[in-house]
Amino acid sequence: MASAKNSKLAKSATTEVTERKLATEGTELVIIFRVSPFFRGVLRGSVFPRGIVFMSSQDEQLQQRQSNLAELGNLGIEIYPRRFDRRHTISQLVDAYGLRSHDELEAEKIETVTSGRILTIRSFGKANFLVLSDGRAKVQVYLRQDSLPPLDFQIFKLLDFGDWVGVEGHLFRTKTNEFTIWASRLHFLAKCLLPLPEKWHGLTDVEIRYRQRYLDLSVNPDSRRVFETRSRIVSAIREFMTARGYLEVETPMMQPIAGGAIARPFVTHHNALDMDLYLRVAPELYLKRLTIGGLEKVFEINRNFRNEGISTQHNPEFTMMEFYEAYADYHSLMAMTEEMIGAVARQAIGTDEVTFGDHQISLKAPYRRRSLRHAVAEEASERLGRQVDEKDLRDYWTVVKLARDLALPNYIPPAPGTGGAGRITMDLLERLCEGQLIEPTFVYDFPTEVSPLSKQKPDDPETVERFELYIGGFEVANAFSELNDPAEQRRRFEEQLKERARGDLEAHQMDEDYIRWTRITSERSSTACRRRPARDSASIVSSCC
RNA sequence: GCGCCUGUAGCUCAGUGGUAGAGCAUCCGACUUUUAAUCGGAUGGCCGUUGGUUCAAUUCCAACCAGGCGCACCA
Repeated sequence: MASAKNSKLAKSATTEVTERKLATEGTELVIIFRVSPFFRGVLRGSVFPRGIVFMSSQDEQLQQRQSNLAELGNLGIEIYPRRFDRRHTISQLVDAYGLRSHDELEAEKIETVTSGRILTIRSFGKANFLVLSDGRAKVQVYLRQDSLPPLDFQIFKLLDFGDWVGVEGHLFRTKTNEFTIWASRLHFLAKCLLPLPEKWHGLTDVEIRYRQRYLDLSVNPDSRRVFETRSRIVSAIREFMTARGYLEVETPMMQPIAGGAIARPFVTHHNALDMDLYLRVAPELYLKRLTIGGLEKVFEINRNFRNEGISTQHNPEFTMMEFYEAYADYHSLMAMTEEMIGAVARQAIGTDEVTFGDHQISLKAPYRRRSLRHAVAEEASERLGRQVDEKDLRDYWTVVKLARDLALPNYIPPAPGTGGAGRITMDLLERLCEGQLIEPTFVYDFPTEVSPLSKQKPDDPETVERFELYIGGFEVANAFSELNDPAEQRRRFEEQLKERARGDLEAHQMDEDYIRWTRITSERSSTACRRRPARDSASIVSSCC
């Protein structure tokens, strides 16, 4: 509350201050200043002590709602009630009785006690309608002055859009056939002090929807469905893995070396140890250590952090599932992955036929399989109208020429010495093919150059046993047979170090500990597969969280 | 990092070289079955910030700030 002293200061500071008095409850007086530009600048510069009340229109709405709350208190009711026992949720009411006819409801006179947030108030003096929502379903409430205790009707008159209330009454249908609760009691549960987004346009600003989830959840039922679907997907993946003997583990998120993926990390600092640590870009190397130690099948569902671009497709902190299995190779992984995705879809949304954008996609196994070089050569041949051979993709200068012929917008191939044929082939996959891989497709056999932790094919050292799964034009999984030759692993890390030295901040760092463990286990074999439930699976069925 | 776009009432948006308008929201009044209820009245704006041109700028120009989109990076 503004003190008299502050008022004086304000007046002497500007000639344009106008005052308006707004009586609130009791004896308090709020002074609202409508201020000149100069005065506002003074406010910002904190010349005045705190306590000056500057009111915008939104503040006035807050004031109004606070005043209504105070009035409710004056009625002698508890304005922050502790408990409300419902007989039904609104969803339960709608599910159980929402299709009953007018006559059925009249005959049954079903009594209910329920609660929800007020979405609309339509007032006709002595007859009034509320629409309440529990976030999933809505129901209309009919409040007649002569059907309610006088106190409850007074409560009604102090309600605002967004408040939470409890209602007792029986179910019926109005003249216009709307499923409605005829209220015999109205209970105040909680005040909404700030106005919710307006009802007609609703909350459509994507920016606000993501930054203020509570608002989105309050007014957009689809927002809740995304959360529910995501939760079911994660549960289904967990059940699928556990049922097959995989052990769920959690490995370090703060790592001295951010390894396991080609990505730029976030840096943080541990005070007691006085050392910088990286937020992990992948759990890979730690999961692999567990496999090496003898846990033959492990998985982890958790966050990873990548210090890169942000968009609807890229979240700096995203969830992914990663699993490792001894004695298996990447062919076993393809079979398991296609089985898992179909099973998870059936369990989470009840079908493995999904609509994604303009496409109908079947998630039922088996999925299409294409080697990477085959996929690129095929697409390039089609675009250029001439035969491109897979072996053209193994020579730097040939593939550079190919990339130039394709005239890809904004694409500059890496200069000699900063990336070879393998790197460019990967780029071509992403730019030529990725968006067209709508039907679930395994793209397999990757260039060794871009896969520092994968095992080479027995007859082809330029190629590793690795695949990526694409669905709906997005990469949803990446997997490979693990490299377990310590000498070769050291050579690969050294290659990565050279790339770092050339300025590639994403190239892998040397991880001596990892090599040491590889030595211990050089007679074993393991396999990694990754997929990302948070973004990709959710995006198959709806959108991301 | 580069390019494009936007900034006017709480929200969604009109508009003009002579300091502003609508609908919704809010407040007051009427109304005992409404569906964005309706009707009558009222409140609410440094027209993003700073500077320039001008007798006069919310409007024209410039810079800046904030936000968005696209590209690049990336999953």
